[in-house]
Amino acid sequence: MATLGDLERSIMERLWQSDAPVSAAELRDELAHKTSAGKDLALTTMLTVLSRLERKGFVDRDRKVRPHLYYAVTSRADHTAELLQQVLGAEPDRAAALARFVGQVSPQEADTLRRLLDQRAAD
Amino acid sequence: MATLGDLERSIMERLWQSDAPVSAAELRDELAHKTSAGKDLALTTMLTVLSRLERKGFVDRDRKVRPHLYYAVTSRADHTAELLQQVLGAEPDRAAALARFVGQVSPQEADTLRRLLDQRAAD
DNA sequence: AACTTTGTTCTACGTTCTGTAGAACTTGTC
DNA sequence: GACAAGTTCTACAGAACGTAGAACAAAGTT
Repeated sequence: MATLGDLERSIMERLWQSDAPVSAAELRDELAHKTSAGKDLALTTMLTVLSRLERKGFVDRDRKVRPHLYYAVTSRADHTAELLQQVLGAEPDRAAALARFVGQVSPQEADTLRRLLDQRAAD
Repeated sequence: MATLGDLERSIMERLWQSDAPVSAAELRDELAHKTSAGKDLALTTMLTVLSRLERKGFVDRDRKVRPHLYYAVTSRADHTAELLQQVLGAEPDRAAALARFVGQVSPQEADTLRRLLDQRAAD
C-alpha cells in the first residue's frame, strides 16, 4: 500500500471522521482550523492532493454533482487492519513479532484481544 | 520511525538474518546474488546507505576494526513489533482496528495469539 | 619517514514523492 | 454566447533515496 504524506494524511483523517462526502472547499476550511498556523491552502492544492489520493485508491468522488464530493474508500479501522497485515506480511517470523507485540500492549488491550479471539472462535 | 527505501530494506533484511557483524564488502557480495539482475553495486554505495541507516538508528558498527563491521541495532521481530505499535498508535479506535485484524488472520495465527495472551497472563 | 594499499567520508547528481499553487480548460447558467 | 464556478494541467521547490566518483584517512612496507 502506498504511504501518505502529511497533508494527505490530514485529509484522510478528516474523511474518515464521517461517511458524508465533502467538497474540496469544505475540506480546506476544516483543515485550516486544524493546523496551528490556521492559514488555509489554495483550493487547487486540495484538488491536487485529492486527485492523488484518488489515484492511490484511498479516495473516491461523486462526479455527477458539481462541486465533486469526496469520500474515503475504506474505513479508518479497515485501513489500519490492512497496515497491520502488511507489516506482518513482511515478517518471516510472525509468531516472534506477535510475541513481542503482545508483551507490549496494555492489560486492557490484551483483554480486548482475548475477547475478539473468543468471539471469532464462536463463528 | 523513519521509513526504509528498497536498498535500505534489503540491507536490513540481510543484517537481521544473523547477529554476526558484517563488512560492507560482504554485504555487497551477498546482495548482488539476491537481486535479479545480479549486478553488484559500488562499495561506496553500500557505505553511503549503511551510514544513512546508522544515522536513522537502524544500524551500528564496530569502528575499532578496519573494515568496519555492521550490525542491526534491533532484532527483526522487535522492529516489526514497533511498527505494529506505531500503526495502532495512530488509530483512534484501536479496538475496532484490532477487531478487523483478528477477523482476517488465519486460524493458526489466532491460536498463536491466544497462546501468547495466556502466557502473558501467567506473569 | 615516504609510499602504497585499503578503506571511509564528502560531494554530487538523477529520480521520485509530496506540498504548493497559478494557468488553462470545462461546464452549467443567464 | 458570455460569465461564473469548478476542475485539470503544468510547474516548481524540498526531501528522501539510489548511485557512485573524488577526496581524505589509516595502516602496513620498505
